[in-house]
Amino acid sequence: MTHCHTIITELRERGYRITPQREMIIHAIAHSPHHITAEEISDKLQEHTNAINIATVYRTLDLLWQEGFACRNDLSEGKVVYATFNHGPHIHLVCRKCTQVIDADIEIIQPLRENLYRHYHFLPDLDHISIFGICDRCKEMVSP
Amino acid sequence: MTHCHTIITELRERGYRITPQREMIIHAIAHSPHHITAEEISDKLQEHTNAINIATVYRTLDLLWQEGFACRNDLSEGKVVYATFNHGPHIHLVCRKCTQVIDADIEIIQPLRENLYRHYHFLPDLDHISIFGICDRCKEMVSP
DNA sequence: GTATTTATTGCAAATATTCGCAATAAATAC
DNA sequence: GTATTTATTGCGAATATTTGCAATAAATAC
Repeated sequence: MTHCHTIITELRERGYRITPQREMIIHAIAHSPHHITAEEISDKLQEHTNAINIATVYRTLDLLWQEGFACRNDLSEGKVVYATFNHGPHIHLVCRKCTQVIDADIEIIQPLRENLYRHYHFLPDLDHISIFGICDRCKEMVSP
Repeated sequence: MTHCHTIITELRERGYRITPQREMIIHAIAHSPHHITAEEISDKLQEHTNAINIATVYRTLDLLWQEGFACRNDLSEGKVVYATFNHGPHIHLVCRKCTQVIDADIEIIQPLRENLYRHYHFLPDLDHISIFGICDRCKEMVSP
């Protein structure tokens, strides 16, 4: 069973209706090799079929995020990017000076995951989290 | 010396020009008891003086964030909120189902800070970070 | 298969945020 | 103090995202 079908089946079980629009959007995001914007999904679908309204794309991406099937990241590019958890988890370290993105190993954040659950009974979405800050190079330039 | 003046002096030292607009915006955010949106700052300033353009507010907030004087948080309220580091640091645990925000102790994230610096020479902005996830109550409702 | 219920879509309008560019004004040198 | 330089502002337009509402269609019961 493909990743798409897992998501679709699970959504149906949770009481959501599966429309052709949702199927196409899920297919597009699940098969995208990179994080992708709502606009890019809309464009991609326009090639194959009659257009899906951009509001529907936003609403479906929000649904996937709310239900835990997609991550949603602000990488300081002026728009939000989405991805399913198809690809291996990792952390995005985003430099707020040069906007460079460093991918960090997920292991580094596992203790936080456990502690947030232990102390606050909170299940954090840490698998594709973005953390802003200052990278090595920009750090040098900041100090006078 | 007030928090405002520290920021203003430091900005000037870094080569930025201090305009009345910037002073007023810095005053507004530094004296706000809560996180605040660009719109709220704009409204607040409109009461006292002739209006400051909303684009200027956004640009100044971005500057404060870039220079490390303010944090910028998406708390899933449809708009971004800003704050200076006047108030004590803490973590926002934002439930993506019910949008409730739990404030967590900053201590819980200190080891991550050290590890990111040690392994990636990255100085993360963790003092007012938002982490999305599922709260205790919503977790119960998700499982069938 | 048809009828019923109500979640989902498309559309257009509202809101949030960014950007290009000419006019203004802060900092600097004199 | 005035002149010079150029960062910053205001404006209007562009872009990104959300929302209200009537029309459509998925799921369910028959």
